[in-house]
Amino acid sequence: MANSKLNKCNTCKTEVGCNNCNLFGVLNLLGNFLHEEPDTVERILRRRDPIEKGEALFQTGDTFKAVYAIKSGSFKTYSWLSDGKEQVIGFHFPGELLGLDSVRSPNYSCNAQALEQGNVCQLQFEDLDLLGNRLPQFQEQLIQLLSNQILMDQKQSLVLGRQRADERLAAFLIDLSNRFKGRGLPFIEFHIAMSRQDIASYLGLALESISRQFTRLQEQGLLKASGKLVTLTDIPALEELIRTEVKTH
Amino acid sequence: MANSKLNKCNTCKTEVGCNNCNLFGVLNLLGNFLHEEPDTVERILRRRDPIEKGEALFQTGDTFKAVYAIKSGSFKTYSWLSDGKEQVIGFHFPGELLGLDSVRSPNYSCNAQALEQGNVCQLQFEDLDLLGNRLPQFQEQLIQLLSNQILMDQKQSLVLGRQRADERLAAFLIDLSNRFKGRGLPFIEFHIAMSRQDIASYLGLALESISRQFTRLQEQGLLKASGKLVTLTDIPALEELIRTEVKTH
DNA sequence: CGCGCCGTTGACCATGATCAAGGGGAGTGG
DNA sequence: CCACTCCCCTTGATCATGGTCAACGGCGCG
Repeated sequence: MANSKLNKCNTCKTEVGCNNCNLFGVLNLLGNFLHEEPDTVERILRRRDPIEKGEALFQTGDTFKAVYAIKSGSFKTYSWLSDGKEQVIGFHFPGELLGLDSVRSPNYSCNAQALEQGNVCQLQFEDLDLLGNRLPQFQEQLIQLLSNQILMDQKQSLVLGRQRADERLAAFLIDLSNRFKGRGLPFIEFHIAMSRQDIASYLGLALESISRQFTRLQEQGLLKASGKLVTLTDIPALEELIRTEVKTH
Repeated sequence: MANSKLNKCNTCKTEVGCNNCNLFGVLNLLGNFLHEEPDTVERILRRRDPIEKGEALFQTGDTFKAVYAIKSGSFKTYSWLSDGKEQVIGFHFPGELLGLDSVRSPNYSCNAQALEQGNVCQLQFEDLDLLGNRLPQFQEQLIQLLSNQILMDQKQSLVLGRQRADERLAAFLIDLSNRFKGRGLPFIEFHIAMSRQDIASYLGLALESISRQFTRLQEQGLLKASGKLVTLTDIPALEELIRTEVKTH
């Protein structure tokens, strides 16, 4: 129990190194400029003070200034719906980027909020654009990142359009697990910082359904869930559950 | 009736001009090169022979070569699911681009099929990359297009996650109407080339549900649907139906 | 003219939303 | 240190939506 307290926040206590970050390529590029123009690089990329739980990194309508790379902690992005409820767009973990979908918009298109304390690096876009013409490779990387995002969003549409509640939750957990694995974070037993309500919104279900499905998957022996601590005890079975997959052919 | 036969295919008979096309910006850029290097431009952008109904423009796994701009006709993009069914990803109309989501992938990530006879322009990417370094503005436009695509995909996730069947169909039709309107095509009464099954797959519903909802919206006087000819008789009411909208704030 | 595909409609059923009640854990104040 | 409170989660009961199965009609094509 005391142990579980210590273990809390695999995403929060563990910090990913820069070589595990989606900005890595950009950083390499910037590295080339470090000797020539250290001030410019300094202006473009800087580490922010820790973000507290519940704090907003940016909000819908704020003028777009920067993309954030998450060093530690986890975040959710969401919009407000006209009925007053919030719609969760995504969850974001160490090594991943925030605000990418607002690149080339005047304003951020959603809100980004910390689900637990975390650290981020800020990639200032105003100043990056100054380098723009000298950084076609940077644009290239941006294109790569955006294009990955599109494929991920389309995958999410598939989940929302075709899968049943248990399949959605399984897909969600497997997705988390894979992303953690890719960054060298614990991917079998981990703490999820988001509430059931957040998961429900993200998966297009009611929060009660999320709760029930956690129970059911646990009964089937596929996972163990006690509050925010999740253990995937049978990953192959969970993957099997997500039958409606796209054929990569 | 003979009339209706003539009217068939608003998207097929009407051809959008180049200034109504998403490639317009690119074309302008290319224009600058026309005098200096006409051959290069020739290689990059060329018009293809008419695509017949049912014909595939590209298929999952084909090596990515080009993005297509639709001059006339309509297309669907889809993937094959592991259960053997097809999943429609989107519908595409004159002035819009096809294959954008595979930019920077080695292969196309989905299939693109003509829903009726159509014409396309082909933007050869291999050759464009030769201009790449001299065309940061082209990359800039690509970024803009990709970033729009992301916002559209996220909007679609919202539809699939939160809306009921009638709202989904209304959202679908309003979306079509708006896109037609933006290109100067008829947007109140128009022919839809896709089957009910295609719409169902796209909207994450059963085809019977699509049929029922068409009937129901017709009973409510919001539209008239006889087969593939659709008339939106009460657009404000259809828009009202899509209550679950994101607040742009 | 007949076949087949597409769309429509009806009946029934499964999934998940909604409403309602209750439990547990963390933080706060006495 | 304990009790209280609030929030989050769980569980149960009921109901609505939409999926599934089945039959049928119409249009186009061979």
